[in-house]
Amino acid sequence: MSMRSRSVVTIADVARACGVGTMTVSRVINGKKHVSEAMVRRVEEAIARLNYQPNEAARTLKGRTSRTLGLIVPSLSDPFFSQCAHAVQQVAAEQGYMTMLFACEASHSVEAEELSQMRSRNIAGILIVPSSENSMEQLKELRRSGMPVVMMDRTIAGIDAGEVMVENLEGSFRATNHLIDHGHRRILCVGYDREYNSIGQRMDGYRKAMQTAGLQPQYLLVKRGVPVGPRVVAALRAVKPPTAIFSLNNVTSVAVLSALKREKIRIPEQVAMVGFDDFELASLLAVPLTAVRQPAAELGRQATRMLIDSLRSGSGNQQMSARIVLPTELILRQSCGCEPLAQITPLD
Amino acid sequence: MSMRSRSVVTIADVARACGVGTMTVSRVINGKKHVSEAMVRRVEEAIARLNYQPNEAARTLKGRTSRTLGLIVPSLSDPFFSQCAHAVQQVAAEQGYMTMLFACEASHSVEAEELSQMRSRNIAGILIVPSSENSMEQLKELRRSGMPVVMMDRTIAGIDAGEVMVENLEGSFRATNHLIDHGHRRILCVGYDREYNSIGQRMDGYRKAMQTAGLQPQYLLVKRGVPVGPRVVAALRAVKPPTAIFSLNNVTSVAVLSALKREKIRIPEQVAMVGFDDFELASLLAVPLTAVRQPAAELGRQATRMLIDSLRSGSGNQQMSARIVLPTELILRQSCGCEPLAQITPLD
DNA sequence: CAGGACTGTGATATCGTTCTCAGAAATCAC
DNA sequence: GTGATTTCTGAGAACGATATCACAGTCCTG
Repeated sequence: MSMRSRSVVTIADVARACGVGTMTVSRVINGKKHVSEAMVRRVEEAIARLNYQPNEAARTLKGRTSRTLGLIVPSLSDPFFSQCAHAVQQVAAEQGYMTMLFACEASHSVEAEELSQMRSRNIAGILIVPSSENSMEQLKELRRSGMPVVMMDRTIAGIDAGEVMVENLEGSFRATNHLIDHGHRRILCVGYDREYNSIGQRMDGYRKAMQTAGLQPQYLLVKRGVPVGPRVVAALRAVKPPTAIFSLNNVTSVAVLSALKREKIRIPEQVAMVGFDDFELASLLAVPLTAVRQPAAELGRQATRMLIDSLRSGSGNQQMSARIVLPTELILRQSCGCEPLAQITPLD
Repeated sequence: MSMRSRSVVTIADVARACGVGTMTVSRVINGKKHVSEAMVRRVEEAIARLNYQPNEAARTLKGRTSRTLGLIVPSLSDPFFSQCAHAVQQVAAEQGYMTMLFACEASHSVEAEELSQMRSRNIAGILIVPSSENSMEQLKELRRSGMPVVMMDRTIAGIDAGEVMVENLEGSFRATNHLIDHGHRRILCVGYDREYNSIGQRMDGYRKAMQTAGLQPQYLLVKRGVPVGPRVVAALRAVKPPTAIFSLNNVTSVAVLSALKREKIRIPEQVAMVGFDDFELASLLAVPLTAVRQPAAELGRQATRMLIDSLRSGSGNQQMSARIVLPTELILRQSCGCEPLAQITPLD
């Protein structure tokens, strides 16, 4: 009846086929010593012939590492995260690890749920772009129980985990200075209110540049979900409107561009603009956007290496305090009013 | 020494805490019958108090379903796939399934590797946007061994699996007709050469429209990796150049737009354009792109439901022959030369 | 050549859960 | 009241892999 026949080949089948014990086969699979050359070949031949694949659930249960990393990002639609995720998967695969990728879509409850799944799934280690301070408890607890964790792009205070960040402050500082150097005095900083610390760092960079130049910082911060476009338009209609906008991230940049287009406000003539976080299509927009480029792939790679290193070095709690900060790059395009320096890069 | 203390709570701990056997706890966890009301409460209280979480590896090993779906997409950077993946994860989570997401980045060997991992990981079922005919063997074999499979967006011949597709032919037919209706006679069809059947269907739709109008189809097909932009530019410099371009997908659309921009060829004045596959920023481009929108999220949702249904109905081999085809929508913007019908949608 | 160290191999216990079966108590049928 | 069913419960055997231990041999080393 049920075609659910146990057609799966087990280690015992292989052992039987070779006329040896299961331990010998196990040793061959794991590349351990104490197996004769001839035996290795014999077993490998049988494995290939029977198309045997070790049952991961059994291996995991027995206590060995699950060879699986958990990767939690806020969203997959943001190219920054998808690039990052791709890099993680690539490096992990090279090192023999699988990746379980989760997108919590900025939902705290989803993130908590996913984190709680991590333990029951015997995940070897966690790479996370934390969405909310709320998940702190879950993460702390996992960390306490010895789970290696590396935070990417953002950090949560009070968690002793690896960190791979970008130079948010420096990037914002440079971007803001660029606007100042081009004569702008009233620069509006637009973004989501301190959702996480990297946004705070970007705000700090902006503020530092403004104050250094003796200018008054000016913020338009909203909660995520509140339409920011109309607010910006309103700000531009005020007396003494800002002559430039510094957008704290990708999502707000697009929202602002969309609103400005709708209202037929010209960039950079009526208002100049620089955004934090570059994206592929930025150069093909109606007004190519000057933006701070983050090394998304590099961030993913470094974070994964850090995690795997700490996995390899036993339950290396000490190693986890590592911290890497990657540089950013200001990509000049037309939205800030100065001619682009570089040629348009072909997207082919 | 090693902080790797077995701090993990097992079902035996819970049982001991309640003074019952493990089977009783197991029954409570799985919501089975034959447990008294009072006992259920007692056990649930203990589970909560001890923060017990069942070990998935053990459950999986014992033969129960792993409650995990494998999702294989060609790439995460393509918004079509990331939207689709997101929808899959959402529906799966609602139904109590986890998702293992893999991006094979169009590499056949990676795809094969990932497929082979599926079995050893006791994946319950597979959702795949197949990249290559090469993976056919792997997939066929999995299918033979009773693994439920649903193919999304593309199909591979000779595999008896569920299919969720979009109306490629109809969408292309309509898009091409739109150009024809606006007076275009020489329309160039640009894309990657028949990589998979959905591209073939799009080409068929284009051809059907052209032939119906008594026009000569004209193709510019390259292999993935070959820069298509310069070829298009060259084609436009020929005598009797095409007056419109129909791009078979997202990636070629962007490549073409980029090349046209580089060469300062104006759209739609010098050449009109329609692309298959819409994307978020299409409306903010220098020339907002008219495109065939595919219901990416709906595709993911339907596919996931189909897979889970077949999982629930036992090893329902019959059910797997199901096939769903979703409609597309032509989004009119300026690149095709006619005014956009709709207002610009706010991106906030 | 005796004692130690290393190599090659297999029996057996074990990981945490669920399945099978069996027993005890309660309920029902007549 | 006796037998049959149903409810509630637990002991023990899996699931498939690996760690541990045990036991031959083999190779040194003095």
